[in-house]
Amino acid sequence: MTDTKKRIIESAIRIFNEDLSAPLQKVADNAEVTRRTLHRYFKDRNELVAVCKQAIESSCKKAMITAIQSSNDALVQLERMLYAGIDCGAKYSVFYKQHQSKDHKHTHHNKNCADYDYIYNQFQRIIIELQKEGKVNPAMSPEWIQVLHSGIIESTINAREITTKSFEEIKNLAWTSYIKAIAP
Amino acid sequence: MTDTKKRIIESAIRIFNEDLSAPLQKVADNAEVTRRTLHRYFKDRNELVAVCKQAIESSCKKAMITAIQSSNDALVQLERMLYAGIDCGAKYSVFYKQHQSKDHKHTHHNKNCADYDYIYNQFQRIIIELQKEGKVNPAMSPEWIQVLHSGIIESTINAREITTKSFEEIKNLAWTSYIKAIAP
DNA sequence: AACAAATGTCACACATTTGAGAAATATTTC
DNA sequence: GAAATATTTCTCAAATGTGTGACATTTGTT
Repeated sequence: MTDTKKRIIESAIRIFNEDLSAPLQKVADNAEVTRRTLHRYFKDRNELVAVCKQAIESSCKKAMITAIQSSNDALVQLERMLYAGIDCGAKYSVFYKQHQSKDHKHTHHNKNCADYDYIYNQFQRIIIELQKEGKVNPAMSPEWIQVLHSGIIESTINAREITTKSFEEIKNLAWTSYIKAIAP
Repeated sequence: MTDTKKRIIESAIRIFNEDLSAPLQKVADNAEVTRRTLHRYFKDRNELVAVCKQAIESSCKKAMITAIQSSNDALVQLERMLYAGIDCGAKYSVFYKQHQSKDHKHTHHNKNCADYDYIYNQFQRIIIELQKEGKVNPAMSPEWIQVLHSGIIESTINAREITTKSFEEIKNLAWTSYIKAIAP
């Protein structure tokens, strides 16, 4: 993939994330290309949106799966999944919403959904394991912990924009808050 | 204010919240009126957006200030501020973002900003007081706790859409998680 | 039933956005 | 530095969105 194409996709994700109907001119401006160039890479708006979704899908999935497979210790896995989500930034919330939204037809046949299910199941397994080990409050359902997880990620991304703290510091705050929130 | 006007504003907040450039037809559809009716109540798009912002401002502000003034106990104040945010739903995040965003020119002369400052200062005061009382981790800055606060609110709103739990149950989960996250 | 107010239908002018062709210009590659 | 490739500029037509006037229909009130 060319550099320009990547830049356009990154810009599109940024722009569409906060305004799905934003004019393509805005995306082009952000990517520092002309609208004409944008149209040479993408047949039309729909194609661009689809490519963005796919890009989000694959980059988040990759980061999440890497996090899960990086350790056998459930606590470490959870921590790395949090950091992976934070590193994906705005993409993570889109990714998460894509599979949660009501109009999304979820099916295991779809490769994307199958991968999402894998990640989701692993997340559940991690939580249940930590509950057994007495490290996570058994009164909290994995469902709640999952929405909390994504809420903490959003907080961290917001914090990054408004505070003067270093990224590492904020990440640590995030993990500390999270693990204490779900502790027994 | 007529019922129709209110309904249009509510719909506009919902729609614009996730897509600021959405066509007015979408807002009209959501409010179950024709675009013509929408235009009878609002001169143009700008006016509708402005009214939405104002509606968000005043309803969130009111809820927050009520929460603060409902008790003298800092812990109770914090808890009620959380619930107030949750009850405001999607409006809360818009309200919060409105005053955080970079292009927002914040000035104390603006009545809205002055009220926001009041709420923000009260929040800070509450946190510092709780830190003195040993109920909140002194290593966590009020800034971080504030982004966490809004993250928990977002989580709760998401949780409401996907779980079968009652609203009260989710709110309790939210408060439990929150207070434990920031405990010393 | 008569009436007023609110809403809907249709038509229209106008503005913005979209997508693409053709030629000029810039950039990379050999 | 010539050829190949990528990008910009300018142009334009089609599609979509916006705001409004004239009039029909519905709804609620007396």
